[in-house]
Amino acid sequence: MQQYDVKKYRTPDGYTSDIAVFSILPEKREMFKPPVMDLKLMLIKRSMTNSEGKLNIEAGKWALPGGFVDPAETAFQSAQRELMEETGVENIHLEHFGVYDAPGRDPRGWIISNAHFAIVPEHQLAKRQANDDASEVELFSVKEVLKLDLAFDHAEIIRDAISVIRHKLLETTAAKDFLPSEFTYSELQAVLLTVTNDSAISLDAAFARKIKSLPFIREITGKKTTRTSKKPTQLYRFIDADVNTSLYHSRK
Amino acid sequence: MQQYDVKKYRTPDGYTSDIAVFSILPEKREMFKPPVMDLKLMLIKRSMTNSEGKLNIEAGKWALPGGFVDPAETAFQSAQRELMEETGVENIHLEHFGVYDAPGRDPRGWIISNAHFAIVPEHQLAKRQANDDASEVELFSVKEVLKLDLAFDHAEIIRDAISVIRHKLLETTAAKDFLPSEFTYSELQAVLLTVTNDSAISLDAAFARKIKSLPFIREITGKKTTRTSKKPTQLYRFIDADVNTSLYHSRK
DNA sequence: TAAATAGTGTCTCTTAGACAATATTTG
DNA sequence: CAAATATTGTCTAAGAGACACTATTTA
Repeated sequence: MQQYDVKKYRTPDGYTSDIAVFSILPEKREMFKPPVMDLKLMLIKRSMTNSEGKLNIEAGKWALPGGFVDPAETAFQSAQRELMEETGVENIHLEHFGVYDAPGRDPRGWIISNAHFAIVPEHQLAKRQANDDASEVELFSVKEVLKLDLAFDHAEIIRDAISVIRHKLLETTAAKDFLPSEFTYSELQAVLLTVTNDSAISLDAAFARKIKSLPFIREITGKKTTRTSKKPTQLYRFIDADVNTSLYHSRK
Repeated sequence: MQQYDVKKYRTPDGYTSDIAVFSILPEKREMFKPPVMDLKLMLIKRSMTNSEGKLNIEAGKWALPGGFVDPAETAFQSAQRELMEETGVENIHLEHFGVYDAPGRDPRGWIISNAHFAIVPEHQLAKRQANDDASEVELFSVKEVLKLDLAFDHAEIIRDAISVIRHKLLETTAAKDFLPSEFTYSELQAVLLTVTNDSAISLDAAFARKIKSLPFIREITGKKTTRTSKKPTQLYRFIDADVNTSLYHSRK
């Protein structure tokens, strides 16, 4: 880095952002029933031909949405912009999780991709169906998605993305972003059960009691709903609170 | 991404790796005393002139070690290589923690940097002093390092790196990489006290008891040392064990 | 009133944290 | 023996997990 001369170094052929857009949808939702949820990933199908009518690269395969970064923006801003263009949503939880730069990962040359994940709650997703243009877009269950024929190294990126979101759901308050601002214990439970089946979470009595002691969740005093059961259920909301995640401390 | 034409997109002018090399050194070490540790960051001083004798860019400023990524390697591999070249150490805990690509961050053009941190234990660092070539290399306490005149956007990268390592020390078993393979409770405690002053860690009796119940640390039965006290002290080692870091579970 | 989900009572066991007291060395 | 660090004893309070039981509503 001391002696820099542009000609000395080969430069990349492209700089891109990819986005793993996650949503959690109810597998079924009935009156007076707590939901059963499923974690979904949004993919697009690459068109067969490009704008010049030639066969497109990786045509017909499923891929993460994304695109080239503009020199006037960061990869993160590019991901925000592309997420907006693709799904019409803004102010969404978006996070960088990896760099994909293995030589040969893209047949077009030395192309570096920054991978991000986004959390789009169900109700924001309705908007997408409206904004949806010609390109084929579909939500796949994370249990199925890796069986698809995926473009480039997106199988690897998606595997990493799923692993990251599983951890984030349990180790941070990211579940917040899958839920409405006011939610019941069984709705939070349903979100968490997409990534764990531990008894502390799956046993209703245990979890209903635990939610009251979580430092980052507060009961909305006196406010109840009957959307998950005939008996009115207490509503909760996430609050900003710093959480102690140290391995060497007890949980407070 | 559908319609790709090389001429359509501007490409980056450079792709680099930077490395924040951390070590923890004893502030003082005496016979029969537990150590008092301090977290240090290794920086290099940029030379005044480049290989052609012209004034170097950001000359004379302190900077993270790093350099340009070769098209045949990943940024991570580049960081490994540069860490080896700079410090002579291999098989070190090295981790990617951020992408720095803000427009204008480097006056030479559109240059993207992947930031990594490395943990080099004290005894490996001795090797460095041997391998050390002409370039000026120094270790700075993280308490002081941000007061220096730093090159490029390295102040921002370093701020992030310090925050990341503080979290990693408490939220993962990264403390392992700062310690010899066999260590006493007070040695682990000294490492942790560089980033926290919570009573659960600073109180000797509490911590000496806690270390026995940590699922990722095991007592080395019957093995003791007198390097930290006159009374022989039990030795421990880290073991591979998966740790439950879920916010919704109790610690086991 | 039956059915379904929400929520409480209660028991047992474990653990954290505080701090006092004891143990084991060296010089 | 004094000094210093390591370690155990002991008390208190809180919390987890299990599971039985109660509460509240709709159809």
